[in-house]
Amino acid sequence: MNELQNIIALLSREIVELEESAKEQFSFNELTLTQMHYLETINQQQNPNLTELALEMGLTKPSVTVAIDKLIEKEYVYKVKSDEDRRSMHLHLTEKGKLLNQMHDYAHKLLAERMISVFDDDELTVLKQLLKKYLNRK
Amino acid sequence: MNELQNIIALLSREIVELEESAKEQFSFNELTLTQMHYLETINQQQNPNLTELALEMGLTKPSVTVAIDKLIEKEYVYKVKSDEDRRSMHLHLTEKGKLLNQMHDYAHKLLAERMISVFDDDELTVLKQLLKKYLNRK
DNA sequence: TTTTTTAATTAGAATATTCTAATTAATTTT
DNA sequence: AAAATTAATTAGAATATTCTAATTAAAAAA
Repeated sequence: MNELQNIIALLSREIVELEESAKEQFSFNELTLTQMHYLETINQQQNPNLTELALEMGLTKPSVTVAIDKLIEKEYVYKVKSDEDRRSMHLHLTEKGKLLNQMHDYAHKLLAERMISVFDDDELTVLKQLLKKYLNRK
Repeated sequence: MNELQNIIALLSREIVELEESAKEQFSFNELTLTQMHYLETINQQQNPNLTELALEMGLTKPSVTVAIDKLIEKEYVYKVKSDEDRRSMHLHLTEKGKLLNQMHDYAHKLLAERMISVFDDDELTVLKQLLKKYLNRK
């Protein structure tokens, strides 16, 4: 197999494991995998309305309404009626819901610390340069 | 924020996106998120028995029995009675189930190709060296 | 301004996911 | 060998997840 691809596979696995252990650190155990998926999508979409969320997740609007009601009940999400269109409800994460981002940050911080402990300053500089070049491509 | 941590966050997001688009390429749409999670865990655990899978996933054995029965029905998984302990059933992915790995491979291959298109040979060599050093630490 | 469309919700049903309690069958301990 | 333990399953119930169809309310089109 392509060596680079193999390296990526190992790194990818490590990231997934760190994310999973971060999930345990934070109190997201009370949520199902599906509910986590709703939170992740709301987070990525930046306050979508219900129709946008349903479209993005490939589900019907009634399904999303019901699922969101549960997340509102659990205080991870709240709705805000749009001013431009009073029919539309925008979805926001509560402070509790925003812990999702702190959870991700924690996983990334752990990986960063591991790298810092493995590399010397020059190596870190080179690694950062290369990865930045990659991320800023196009 | 720590620059390295930020780079990791962006890279992590890219990997997640590539994995998600790979999932669409392969025919894993007929599975729920939860069912995918079962397959992923069986894959990681390398043919666990039912008790091991239940323990790893933090679920009860009856729950896992029922869930696995559905995945067997859909032909993603099969059971093999252990020779050492005839009570124990080891779980294996079928060929169809193993597409899961090809799906991951596909995502990793896409990322590798993107990197190859961004970096020249020297940069690739350095990047691979650094990441290998990281992965072989400890 | 009446009609049509659109965003969200409610109602009700089907399937999925999980649990506890009880059962079956094989292994281990006494 | 009998008793206790263990792996898996079955039965039955509770909750979660999703759908279609119908409803409400607001916006857009005629």
